[in-house]
Amino acid sequence: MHHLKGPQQNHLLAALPVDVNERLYPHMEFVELPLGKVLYESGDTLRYVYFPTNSIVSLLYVMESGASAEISVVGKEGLIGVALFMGGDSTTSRAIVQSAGQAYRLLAQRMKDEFNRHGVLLHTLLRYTQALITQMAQTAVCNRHHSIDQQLCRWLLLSLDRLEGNELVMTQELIANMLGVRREGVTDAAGRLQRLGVIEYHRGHIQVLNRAKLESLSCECYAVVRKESDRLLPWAKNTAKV
Amino acid sequence: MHHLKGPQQNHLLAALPVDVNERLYPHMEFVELPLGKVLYESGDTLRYVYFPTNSIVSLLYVMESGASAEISVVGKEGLIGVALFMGGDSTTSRAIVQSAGQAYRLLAQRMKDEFNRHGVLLHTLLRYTQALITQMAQTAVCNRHHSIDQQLCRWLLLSLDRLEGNELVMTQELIANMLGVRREGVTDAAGRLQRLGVIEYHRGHIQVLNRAKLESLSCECYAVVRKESDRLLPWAKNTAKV
DNA sequence: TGAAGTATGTGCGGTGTCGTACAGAGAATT
DNA sequence: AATTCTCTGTACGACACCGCACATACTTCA
Repeated sequence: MHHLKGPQQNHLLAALPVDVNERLYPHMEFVELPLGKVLYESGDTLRYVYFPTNSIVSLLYVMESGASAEISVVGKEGLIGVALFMGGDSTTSRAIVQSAGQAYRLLAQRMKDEFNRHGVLLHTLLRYTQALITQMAQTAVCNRHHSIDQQLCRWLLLSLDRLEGNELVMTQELIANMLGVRREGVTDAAGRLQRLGVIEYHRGHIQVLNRAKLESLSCECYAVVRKESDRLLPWAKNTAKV
Repeated sequence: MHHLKGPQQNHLLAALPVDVNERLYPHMEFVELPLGKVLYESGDTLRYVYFPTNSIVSLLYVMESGASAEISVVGKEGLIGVALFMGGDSTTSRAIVQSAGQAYRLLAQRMKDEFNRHGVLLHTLLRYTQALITQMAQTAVCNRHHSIDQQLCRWLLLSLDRLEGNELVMTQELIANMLGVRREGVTDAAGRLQRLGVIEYHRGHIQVLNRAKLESLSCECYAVVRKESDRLLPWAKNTAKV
């Protein structure tokens, strides 16, 4: 009974046509998810994808300090383990049961088999998408926990990785819009970085003089995003500059 | 010359095999991206996917108040317009050029053609992934701009949408971990909601008494996520309760 | 019944960011 | 050369949230 009607309680599974259902359902396993259970840890290779029915799972990022921030919530509308079909096999977040209940799960390999017939373009784009998702998640974490000074460092580094030289053409006003803070806050932070000899700026032009120092002043968020991008997009390793 | 070597400056395109290149490159268009140019607005149907070479594009969410927060940055490692192959055709964010430069673009329909041979499972999962991405992006925005009170409302609503009744089994300590704030902050906020008659709680059990009021006290983030989920996952419309 | 553990309430000083206002200095325009 | 505009620097009170300490009340279990 579970194997026919049960999985349909998950809206995602219910939306699939019968032929897909017939391929997948025989391999689905019914599981109880107790409160607090960790489905996967940051960095773990995913062993299953989970389709919740009446349970809720949180995706959260745990910082080096131990502080954490929820990135998103998943219930019967979705699944846990997008990294699997994205092609990354793991994420930088932890999945933890927020509300006890039931779910169905599918072995990782089964899921991957469904995708492996598809083309290279698909897989390439999906891997990139996962890198993008990591960046978004880390932005959320950073907004919650880090100072403007740290966020400015992160932001400068992310931009630098995408440019040729060491100069950014960007006013403090615009940076403030990006970070979602006051322009004056950026002025303060940038002033401090300049006094430390890390950057030098003048009316919309920012030169990075000491990239190593900039990295050390940044929060962990830059390194997390960078490392994950290098992992997921090995063909695009942005060589560090200076 | 541009049509053969140029696009390869984008790492994503460079990573694709020759047969895909041969299909795509003839349709690629070289474009200049001046600083501040808006590639698409929130809600716009995407007309192109952009592959930056030496330009940088920011994805940012603009709030009703006009305040904004950058969700992520895209350069030559990626592309602008993941919503297109995700199946959503539009996003809740704006894409704006952060650093002037060049890019190659491809008509939306060309991109979709590449994917339309693939199965329903794929499309379903990708649409869900886009909904998840929206939630992450909104979490980032919310962390930047809204009070604990507002965030608690958003969080309660997101959880409620995934449960049957009106009761949440959840301590304030755990909610604090999810939101990335102090437990005392949640106690204060929850106390205020209780005094307003919106919720009632007792040692790990939270009853929502007035959902409409809860929605009005929440920031726009809940509605944005909810609306976008309904749009992307029409099969999963979580009927509002109470 | 008593003790230990868990969940919530409250107070207080510290600090990071905000909102606002205004000043100065370089660039662009006339 | 004078004016206007843009970008950056500085100051100050307000406030939200933090870290910490401790009190209270309910629950569990010996």
